[in-house]
Amino acid sequence: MTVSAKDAGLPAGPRPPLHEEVVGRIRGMILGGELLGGQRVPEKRLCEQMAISRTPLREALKVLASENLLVLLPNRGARVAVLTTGDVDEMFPVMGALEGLAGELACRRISDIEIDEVRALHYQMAAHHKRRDLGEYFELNQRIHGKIFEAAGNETLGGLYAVLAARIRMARYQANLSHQRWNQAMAEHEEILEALSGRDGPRLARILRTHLENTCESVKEVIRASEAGDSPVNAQQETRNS
Amino acid sequence: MTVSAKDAGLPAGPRPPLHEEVVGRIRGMILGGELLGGQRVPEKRLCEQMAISRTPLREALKVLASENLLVLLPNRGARVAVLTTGDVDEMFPVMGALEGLAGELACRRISDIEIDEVRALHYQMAAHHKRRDLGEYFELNQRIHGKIFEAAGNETLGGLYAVLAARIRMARYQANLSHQRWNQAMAEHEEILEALSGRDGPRLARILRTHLENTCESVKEVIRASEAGDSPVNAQQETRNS
DNA sequence: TGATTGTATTTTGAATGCAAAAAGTTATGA
DNA sequence: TCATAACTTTTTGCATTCAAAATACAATCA
Repeated sequence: MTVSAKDAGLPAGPRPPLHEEVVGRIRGMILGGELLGGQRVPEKRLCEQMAISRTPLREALKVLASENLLVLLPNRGARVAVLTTGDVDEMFPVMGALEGLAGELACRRISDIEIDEVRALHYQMAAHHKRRDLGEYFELNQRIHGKIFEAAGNETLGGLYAVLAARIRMARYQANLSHQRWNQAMAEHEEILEALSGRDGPRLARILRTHLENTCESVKEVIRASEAGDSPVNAQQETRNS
Repeated sequence: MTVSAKDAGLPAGPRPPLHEEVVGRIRGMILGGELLGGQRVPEKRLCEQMAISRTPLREALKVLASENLLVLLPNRGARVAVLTTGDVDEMFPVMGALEGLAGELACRRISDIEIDEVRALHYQMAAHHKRRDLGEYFELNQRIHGKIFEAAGNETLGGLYAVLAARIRMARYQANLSHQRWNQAMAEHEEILEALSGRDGPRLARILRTHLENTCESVKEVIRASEAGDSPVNAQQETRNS
């Protein structure tokens, strides 16, 4: 073997392309509410913030635009996409189809260990729900749905889901969940866990669909509020037209 | 009005970004069989071929990679993605879910005029089938499925479909359709038209699903053949590892 | 005052330049 | 002959540069 000793410790490998890391970071900023819907994304600022040149940044912007997280306006830069109720109306049936499929596939292939993992996440989530910790609740909620897709063992499906889920998550920062809806969602999750434990594919698909429809309504509610202008933190634009 | 006469004629508008055009062109080259699965895509050659610099080209490559049409290997360039039977096994259930949804939505919203358009395309396709013109048949086939998604009136759905359909279409150049399957597919299309004309959503969804399952099998057949090495035109790699 | 035109500044789109990594080639030695 | 090593060429990743477009600002005139 011709490898020298120094690179034996950490495989290190060829370090990942810069643009990929940038895609991840900006996506995180959008999903984390650091960049709000409608906001402009000036290249210069991000460049110095991340200490990189414009080339990899611009490559990242193109990718994020293809994921519909950004909108690129020719010669006038990028803006964080704004989610309308119309978008949500479109996205949820699609999510329903994807989740339904994921549920059925997952029930066929999930292992006992994986079910236990979901169960663990579920009870953690329930605990956060009880003490009204919305942030942690969301986090666990995402991870549970992610686990279901993981168990489905279909990367194509998982990839599409990830892109759609990211888009929907943008709505989170347009406003927050009502308490009533939150309780209902938690109850629905009880059923999700049951169906998964019993490996009842059709039932899981049905519940996921219902869960999603309800989520859809609540997200739209929230967007409608922010569109009406009575949003709390919401920037929603930065367009200085009037 | 302050506009001068010279730009009154053609709206012209701000010409679209270069990278977008490049994305379209390369995608066309892949879907058109000009670039085959596994082949390397050297930046330099494409640059001079399209008479552009590397910057917009590289932006385009990133986008195409996010669509899974290309695979980017750090420091060793881009390759056209290769479709395996495993990929197809993954993609078809997803397509099934998307087409099923599209069929149901389309049946709810399609206008009489649109049905007539589909019918027209259908009979054109049937004519090409009768005279065994596979290329034109494929073209029309795509347009019919595209019409159904268009009629569904859900851009999110349509976008995901377009990306998946493009990936699957790559298999076309790994080999061709068997005559038997071709006849069967045509018969299935008769049923598709019937269900759509009758606006029978559930039936359309069911037929689309069956149609797709059969297509899946035939595509896998074809890939298996090319993987076995007995493919006709197929390059499939250019990796010079023995 | 207010609208409009002309000018300076910023920001974007795309090309070029440069260093690092990979691939290819030749030379050397068992 | 084959394998390895040294060197050359090519290709890639990223920074920088330059031109065009858009924006911000100021001056002019009704």
